[in-house]
Amino acid sequence: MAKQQESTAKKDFIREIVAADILAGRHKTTVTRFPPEPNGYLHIGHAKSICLNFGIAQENQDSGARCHLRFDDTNPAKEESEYVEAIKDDIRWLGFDWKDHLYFASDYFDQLYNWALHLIGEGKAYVDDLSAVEIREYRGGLTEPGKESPYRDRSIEENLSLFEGMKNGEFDDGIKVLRAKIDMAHANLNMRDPVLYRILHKKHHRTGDQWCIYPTYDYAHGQSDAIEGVTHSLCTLEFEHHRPLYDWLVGNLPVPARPRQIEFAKLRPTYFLMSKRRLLEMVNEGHVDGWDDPRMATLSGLRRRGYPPSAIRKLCKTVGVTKFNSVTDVALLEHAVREELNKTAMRRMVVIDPIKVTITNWPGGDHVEMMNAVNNPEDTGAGSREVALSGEVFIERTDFMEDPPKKYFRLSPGAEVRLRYSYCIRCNEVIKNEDGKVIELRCTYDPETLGKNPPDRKVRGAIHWVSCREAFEADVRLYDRAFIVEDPAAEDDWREAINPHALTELRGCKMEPVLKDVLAGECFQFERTGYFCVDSKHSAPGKPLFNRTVALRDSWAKNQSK
RNA sequence: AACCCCGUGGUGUAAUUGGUAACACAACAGAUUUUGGUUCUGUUAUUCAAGGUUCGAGUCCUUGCGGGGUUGCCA
Repeated sequence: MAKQQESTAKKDFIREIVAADILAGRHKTTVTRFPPEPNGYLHIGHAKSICLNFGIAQENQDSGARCHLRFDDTNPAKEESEYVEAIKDDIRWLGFDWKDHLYFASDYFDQLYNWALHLIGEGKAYVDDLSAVEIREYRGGLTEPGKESPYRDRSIEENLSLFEGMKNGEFDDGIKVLRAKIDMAHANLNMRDPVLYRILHKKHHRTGDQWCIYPTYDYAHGQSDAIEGVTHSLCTLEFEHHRPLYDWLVGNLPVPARPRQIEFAKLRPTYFLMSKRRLLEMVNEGHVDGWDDPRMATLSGLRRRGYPPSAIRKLCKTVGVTKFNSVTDVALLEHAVREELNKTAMRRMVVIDPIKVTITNWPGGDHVEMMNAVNNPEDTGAGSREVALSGEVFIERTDFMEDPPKKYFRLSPGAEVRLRYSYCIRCNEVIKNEDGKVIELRCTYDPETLGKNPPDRKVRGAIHWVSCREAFEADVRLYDRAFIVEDPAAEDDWREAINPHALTELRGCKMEPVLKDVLAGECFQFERTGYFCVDSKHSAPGKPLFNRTVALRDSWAKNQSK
């Protein structure tokens, strides 16, 4: 059933192309790839590409489809192996598996080099002595054609020997490059004799000092796809102008297959900074607590924040795949997160900012009653638990108002409210300190209201509470969106758009004692407050730190702020 | 005033490929509720513009307008 729905589901334009190719028998099987550069952490934008590439492979596994994980490690100046493992972890966490199809572009350096020789032999590539600035000048502009390099017509033999010299380390960085010989007047700047190889005397994270020339992205990518038998090479819109070059290269080289590049629009959620460079700045300048800070758009940050991978997959499904340069409202993400967590998170009572309530007619100071609390109303299999109630409890400061507005259902002098899963209480007396701050409420409870409503009156509010004596204290971090503007990248300085309230640290919040023994990463709903997850970085056994993933919808607060 | 891509409610996506413009989110209103949560019901609101082809156009054609991308030895 589910499978049928999957297959009859609306296909995006890429899946339509894949389906048509399968129908036409154009390839033996479908092969996609996810090609991260190991120079940083994956972020939510990458999730879209991961879901697309691995998703297509999954959906077509009956016909042998697969998705490769290939690290695009052609620039040793920026890449490090520490990122490789982090990227793998993130992909697995998102729920995808490359099986034994793990590759590196650097695996193909020999083949790529030989193909460069082939291009030179065909008179389709040459060694250029122009400097980087000269190459730029010669390239021309958007409206002017370029000029041919004076080195463009070197003989094949000279090119061959020069290129070998480059490989053998006879030249310093930047002295020479290998260029394709295409057309300096082409309307597409990428076709004006693009650079294929540059000299870089840098240690590579996998090949060490074996090479001092490295292929550019343009030269490496399509050929790597061809080597692996990739049929559909899916990338983002900014590579559109590179497609003619991609096609030129696989068309002019004796590659074993003809992959096809198709571009789609990136995922751009509001209130997030997405570029690797900016993310790096946030970390290096100390605006956040590392790459996995819960305010970051990185997958590791979202994970630490408590966003379930299924919610991220759901978001990717919702936004679809098109060529339209869209902006995705974070509300879509937050909705997906709440939807998932509502179904799965255990409910617990936690008082973030307490006021003490003394129940004056409670029978005896030591008297304790165990209240039965449902673990998750959305999941009957989740069972229930016992929560201790005594004569002294904490309630939320925001659940009491001395002078309440109309339709305030919580506690106020003379008013009655239900302690969730327990009795109704009425507030008789408000005790303040000399500053006028409320420090205690003296209430009476109605013993006839356990599990039933009083027959003669309506008690509309139900508030959460924690028994003072049984309370377990732990710290909580309230996270909010990291920026105050929808598109921080559009600001002159994104730093000025940082949300100063994106993190509120609270100490010693009052919790149900069962919250003492929890596992890193576990998610809960603190009733009436929000979804929280156990921080994986700063928690210790018996001493958890809770991160707020997302607040519960709050139509009362929304109404009040109007 | 170059070239390429893209324009469907506030946001994102769909429309059996030329046949009544729909779904999700958001917003708003109401119902239910021992979470002001969840759930349920309803409301507002859409084909960038102008021409053309056609019995019929979101879909095809032309022009215009708007948005994005492109001048790395980054990917």
